[in-house]
This record gives sequence, C-alpha cells and structure tokens, in this order.
Amino acid sequence: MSEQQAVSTGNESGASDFIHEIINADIRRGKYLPQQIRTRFPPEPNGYLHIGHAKAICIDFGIAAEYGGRCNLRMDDTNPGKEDVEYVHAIEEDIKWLGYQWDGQIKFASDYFPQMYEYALTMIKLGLAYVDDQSAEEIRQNRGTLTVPGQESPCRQRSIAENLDLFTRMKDGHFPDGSKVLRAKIDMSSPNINLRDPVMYRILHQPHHRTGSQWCIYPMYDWAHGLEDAIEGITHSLCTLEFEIHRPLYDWFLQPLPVHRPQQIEFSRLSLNYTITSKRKLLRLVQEGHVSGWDDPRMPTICGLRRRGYTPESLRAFVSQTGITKFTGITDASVLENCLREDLNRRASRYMAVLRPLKVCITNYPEGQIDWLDAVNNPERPEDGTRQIPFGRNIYIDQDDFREVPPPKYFRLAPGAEVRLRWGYFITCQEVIKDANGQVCELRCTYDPDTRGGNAPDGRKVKGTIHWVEASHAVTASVRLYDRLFSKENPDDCEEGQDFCANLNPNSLTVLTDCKLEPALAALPPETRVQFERVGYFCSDRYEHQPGLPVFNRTVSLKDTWSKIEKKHA
RNA sequence: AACCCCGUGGUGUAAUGGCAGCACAACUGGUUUUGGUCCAGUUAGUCUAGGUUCGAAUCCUGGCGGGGUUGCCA
Repeated sequence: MSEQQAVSTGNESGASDFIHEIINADIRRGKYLPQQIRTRFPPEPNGYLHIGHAKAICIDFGIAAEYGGRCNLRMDDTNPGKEDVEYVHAIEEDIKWLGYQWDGQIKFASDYFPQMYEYALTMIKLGLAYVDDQSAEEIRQNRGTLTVPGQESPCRQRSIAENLDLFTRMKDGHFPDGSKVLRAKIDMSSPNINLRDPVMYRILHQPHHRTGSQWCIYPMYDWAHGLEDAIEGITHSLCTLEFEIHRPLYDWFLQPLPVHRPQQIEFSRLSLNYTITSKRKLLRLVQEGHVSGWDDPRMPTICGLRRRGYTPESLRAFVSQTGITKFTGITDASVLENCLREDLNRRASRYMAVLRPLKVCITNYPEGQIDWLDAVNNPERPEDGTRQIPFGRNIYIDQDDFREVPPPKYFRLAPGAEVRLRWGYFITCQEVIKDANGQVCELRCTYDPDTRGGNAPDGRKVKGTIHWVEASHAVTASVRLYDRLFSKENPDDCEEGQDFCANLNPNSLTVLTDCKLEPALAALPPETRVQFERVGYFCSDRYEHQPGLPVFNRTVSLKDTWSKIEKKHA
C-alpha cells in the first residue's frame, strides 16, 4: 500500500462499513483532507444519556478521531419547554467518562438562533417559505395521510412582502402561541410526508434555559439541524435510521442557502434485549419510583451503568463489536456482559467476601491465634502482587458452599467432606450444628496444619476450593445484587391495557446487609471495581460506600457452570 | 398495492463478482488452588422464485418478511 493511500484514508481500524466508505471516497476524490473530517454528537438536553447514545458517541467521536478530524458536542436545545441545564451537565460528564473530548467549547443550537432567523428571512425572500395562519389541527388535517395527498394552505400564496412582515411580527411577539407558523413551501402531494410544507418555526412564549425570553419563536428540528451542522462546518452528519426519510428535507433546506453542505448518513440504533432505551419510558421509571433515579445501577443510562460498575472500555468494546449497519436488530445482553467480564477479568483485583455467612469453627485451631496468609491479587496480572489475609479459629463461609446432603458432582463442603480454603488450609467438616428451627447455623471442622497455602505434602488432592473470611477481622457490609430490570426479552411485549411496567422484574434488586468482607475491601475508595472470588464482579458504590460501612454493587456475576450442572441433575 | 430503508447460524456482524469467516450463546472435552480464566472441539447460516455470469450472499426483476415515516418533538 502506498503512503498516499495510508494517509488518504486515515482509517486505523480498517472498518469497511458504509460510513467509512463514504468518508474514504470523499477523501479519495479530494473533497476533504482526512484532518478536515468533522462530526458532531447532538443530544437534546431533555434526559440522561443511555447505552444507545453510547453507540452514537463512539461512532461520532471515534470516526472523527480515526481520521485525525474533530467532533463537536452540541446541545440541540430548540424546544425550551422540555430542556434543562441539569441535563447539559449530566451529558458532559457522561461523555467525558466514556473517554471522549469534544472539540473546543461545547456548542448550543440556541447560539445560532439569530443566524437561523436571518436564513429564514432569506428563504421567505426566495419564495421558499410562508407564514401560515392555520391551526395545528388544520395543518394536520390538510397534511393528508400516507395514501392521500395533502391540501395546500390558503396562506400558501401570500406575497413575499406580507410573509416578511408577518414573520417579523411573529418574532416580535405580536401573536399568541399556535396562531401562526412559518412553513417551507415544498410539495403538499409529496409521497414523503416530511416534504409536505414542513413547519420551520412555531411561536412559543416560553423562556429558554440559555436565551431567556429573548425569543418567542423557536425553530423546528428539520430546519434547525442542517443549519447547525452547516454553521459548524460538519462534514458528515451521522444519525440514526429514523432520520433517513428526513434527509431529502435536510438537503432541501440547505440547497438554496449560501452555506456549507454536510452529508447526513444514517445508521441503525442499538437495541438490547431485556432493556428499554426510550427517554420517555426511562423518565417514567424514575418518576414512578420503579428505580431510585437516573443512575440506579439497573438503568441502561450511562450513569447507571457506571454506578453498576461497568467500565468505559467495556462499553466502547461492546459498541465496536455490534458494528455499524442499517439493520435494525436486537443485540443479546450477554454480548455486553461478555465485554465487561473480559475487561474486568483482566483488571479487577480479587478479594474474598462472604455474602450469606455461615459460621465455621476450626476446632483444632488455637483460640485467639491469627495466621496471615499470602493471597495473589490478580492471577491475570502477577505484577499486581499479593496481600495478606488473616486466618483464625472462627471463619465465615457462604451458606451455598455447604450442603448437608450434597447433590451429585458437588465438590464443596458436606459432612465428612474435605475442601480447600482459598489461600489457606484444607478443612474437613466434622459436625453440623442446627438452631431451634432445624436450620444449619454452624459447622465444626478440623484443619490440616500441613496444608497451609493450599497444598498437601502427602500429595492428596481436594476437588473443591471455597472462599471464606476470618470472623474477628471481618467487616460487615451491605451488598446489592442486581438482576435484569425486565423479565421479558422485549419489555414492550405485554397484555392489552398494560404497558412495559407490567414486565418489570420484581427480583431485580436484592439487598444483603450482613455480608462479611476481608478487611482490605473496606479500605477501598468509592467506585473501585473488584472481583469477589468465585462470586462475581462488584463495585464500591459511588455515593454510599464508606470505609466503616462498605456498600458494594454487583456488576455482573461470574459465569456459573455449577448452576447448569445442578439443573441438569435436578 | 403509499413512500423510504433493511433481510447471512439462536443473536450480532464479516466476506464489495472468486474457499461463507468472526464474536456471543449453546453443547463436548482438557487445564486449573476461583465450578472463574485459558485451551481444543461440536452443532448451526446467505428469506424466496427467476435472470445476468465461467462463477452470485454480492448485480437485475418479482414475491415474501422486518423496520421507519402521517408532532407546531428531536
């Protein structure tokens, strides 16, 4: 490959999707230099970003970076009634956390209102826009339907002078909300309904979170968006598939104006099974208290995934794996989990934690004596070193690691059985103690002093290794176990008269308050991702975790081969 | 019988007229001081009918199926 070719594409990943093809072609024929490629991520600040936005962010920022170009962050704040600065800040934080940095200052569509207004006057002067007095209802009626053409407005033939006068007075606040709109004069019988004289401006006597009461007319998406892109010199305006049918309008608005002309390219949205990614529905979950907030660890929002313990790297890997296409498929959530486990397996330090404690007394171990054992922090990264963990006469193990009547293939503790304590000794269960209700409440075991560190000098093997925590040093913690928020693959699949809330998984959250942690875990700062050995990946809560009162969220469990074996034999 | 877009294993995605490959999932087996990781393997796919071509997942035509579009939302 010649150097010129390598430079001309600048495509490091070698991706060959249709977006890269278009950009590569533009570069090849000299339309742009690679470093001139400019994209934008244009959220409306009316909600929190979710996993679907993460895809758009990775594509918008990622592609610009590949070519050595730039990507803008632009708030598409053209509808004052729905938008708020709260969302602006949250969006900025989420994008940075994902690992991206926008070019220069954050941009706001509202900053372009004056220029958009001037261009609207130009459109009127060109005879391409007119003021319509019809009500919203009349406009809707006259738009026709998918199969019948629309009717032209009685106002369509107004003179340019009259349109100019009316539009100026619209801007100056002479008319009440809804009394007039500015419309593009295109084609009321177009098979593409977007072209049936779409509204460009509506009257809204509402304060805007940035421009205050400066404006009482606000531009509609189709009119505004292409101009925003043009003003910023966007070369490739990447968006999702539902805007595909708007592209003729995007081009139509820009064509007569003396502006740069970006190219809109559409790709399919990301959908995940067992998940909703609709801002409206997400908002309902928050408002109706089905979750604790936008950043509830069960939410598919970026801040929710973050609090759950997802890494930015795993999210980016996931987006990269699902690819860029025009096919509207549903990705299995296990792909996301796999990306996470792959990342965390590499990075997360291992610790021992007992979630549902069962007391074990090592009867032949001296009272009051503590033995500090060496434990490897991360077998995937020997350079992470080792730490010391206390061992003593009284320890906790997980209730699930003991069965009074062990099922087939059960390798853990049972009456008379010997297991290895991770990093510790072999122990053998000698006695089972039950409470008044007949529940197992304590085990009395013996240990083999010769097996310190986990190996028997006589070469005998034990099949099972279980985790444990020494009782006198254990720190009691709260641990939240999360499961999928919805019990149906498609949460919208519900009975007549019901909605997605009927499919909420009642067991999506389990809070355990008597978990026993090895001491090192309690000393960790908030938002630290770790593995509880044999259990799963956990993250100290971003807001509630304290050294004296640890709070961990389960990010994802470890793959559980045993549960499959157990089911098979059941 | 509107218009636009899209159809490749169960799921997501490569192959740009030349050996249908990858990942996830599922299932075997091996390794293992995490029933994790890792390694090896198995199952399984071009919606359909024609056409063009030496050769079609790829190009053309029809059918079928899916998604989007009838806000003064974005």
